[in-house]
Amino acid sequence: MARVTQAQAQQNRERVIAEAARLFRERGVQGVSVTDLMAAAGLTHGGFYKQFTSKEALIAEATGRAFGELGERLAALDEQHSGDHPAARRELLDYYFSPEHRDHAGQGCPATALGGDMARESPDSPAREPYADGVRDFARWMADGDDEDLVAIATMAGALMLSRATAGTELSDRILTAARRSLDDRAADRGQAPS
Amino acid sequence: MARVTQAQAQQNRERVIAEAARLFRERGVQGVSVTDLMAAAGLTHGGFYKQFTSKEALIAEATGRAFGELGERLAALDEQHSGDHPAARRELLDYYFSPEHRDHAGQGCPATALGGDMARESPDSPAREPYADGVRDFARWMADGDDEDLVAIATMAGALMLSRATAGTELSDRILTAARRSLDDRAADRGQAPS
DNA sequence: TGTACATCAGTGAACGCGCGTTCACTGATGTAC
DNA sequence: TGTACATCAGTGAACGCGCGTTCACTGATGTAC
Repeated sequence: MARVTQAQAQQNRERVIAEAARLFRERGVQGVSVTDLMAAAGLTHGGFYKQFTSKEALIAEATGRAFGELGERLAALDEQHSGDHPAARRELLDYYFSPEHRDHAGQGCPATALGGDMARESPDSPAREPYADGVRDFARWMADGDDEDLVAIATMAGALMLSRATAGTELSDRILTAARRSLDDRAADRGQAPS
Repeated sequence: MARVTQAQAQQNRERVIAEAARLFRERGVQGVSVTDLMAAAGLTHGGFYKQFTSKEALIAEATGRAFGELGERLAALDEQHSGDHPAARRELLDYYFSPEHRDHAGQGCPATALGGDMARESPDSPAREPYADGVRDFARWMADGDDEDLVAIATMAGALMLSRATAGTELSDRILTAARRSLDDRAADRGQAPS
């Protein structure tokens, strides 16, 4: 159980990043220790600094990874709807405002799940760049790439955060349905048919 | 420097809660220690448990306090505009989407500043009730009391959170102005004149 | 292809530190007479 | 109003614990010949 192949080491590193991308969204960056992260990847904590220079550096990598997963998901939706972007967008919203999404932050939208943490990262934190890049890409996808729909992602992130913060109340569900209806209406106003 | 008057003790307690309401919004509940809180109120950490049963209990009190401050602010706006609620609402939005508000979470909207933390509080945390109550009241004020404007507070909270998380980029400012314009347009659609 | 040895990913103990909480103590306040 | 004493808010040292990070060590892997 000492040295492993380069390929295995690379796999281990990827697994740590993937677990971090999940756990940071689920419990917050302060809610997950280096020991937790390594254990989730099936390793012990001592080897962490052979792969990453610091926890902060991993936060940046995990942020990029989480937005990478989102990007793949969005691309897959476009493909499933063979280029009918409004339809892909509607399917995203079905998921976005679902209780399933609210209750599983670990696999969900990183803009929302990491937003509160990112707001408190130091101004020069290496995680800020992948976060801002991810938000820009997401806003562009919401507007079909020509423009950015910043209001849409603000409403989405806000509704999801508030519904998580009020989970267990009737209010939580009403926030999700109200936001969903609003985004449908906005789409209709722009001449796109809602679902 | 031992026993103080009952009035002084009550004042000290209030000061701890007020500092907690500020610091939790600014740095997050995990980013502020009991020692920090007591020091901010000019006390030493040992006396904390004479006033509060646990840090968790203080989180609940501070959450209630932060929303109480918001409620007073909203009432003051209505009064300043002598009952012209749309005008009061417009003035709130001027503040809400300002760089000033983005850069000073400690005095700002608790729904946004505490949202990420509240989403990760345990389901039976005593802070969840004052938080949900505060969100409901805020949504009602945004709709002039007859109804709840859940979409408005979702857009507001989401835009503020994203703009804080992307602070230092041009994107951060664009999120604020886009959200502001959107809420003006929605108000106009409802027959209220925007500023 | 086989041998000798340097490399280095991963282990587990240890580092200093700050956390939430407890506790013996202090001494002015509050109260009983 | 004055005296005697119990109360208890606040102090500061201490508790066990987990944090991020470091380090000596291991031994299979990778490489040079």
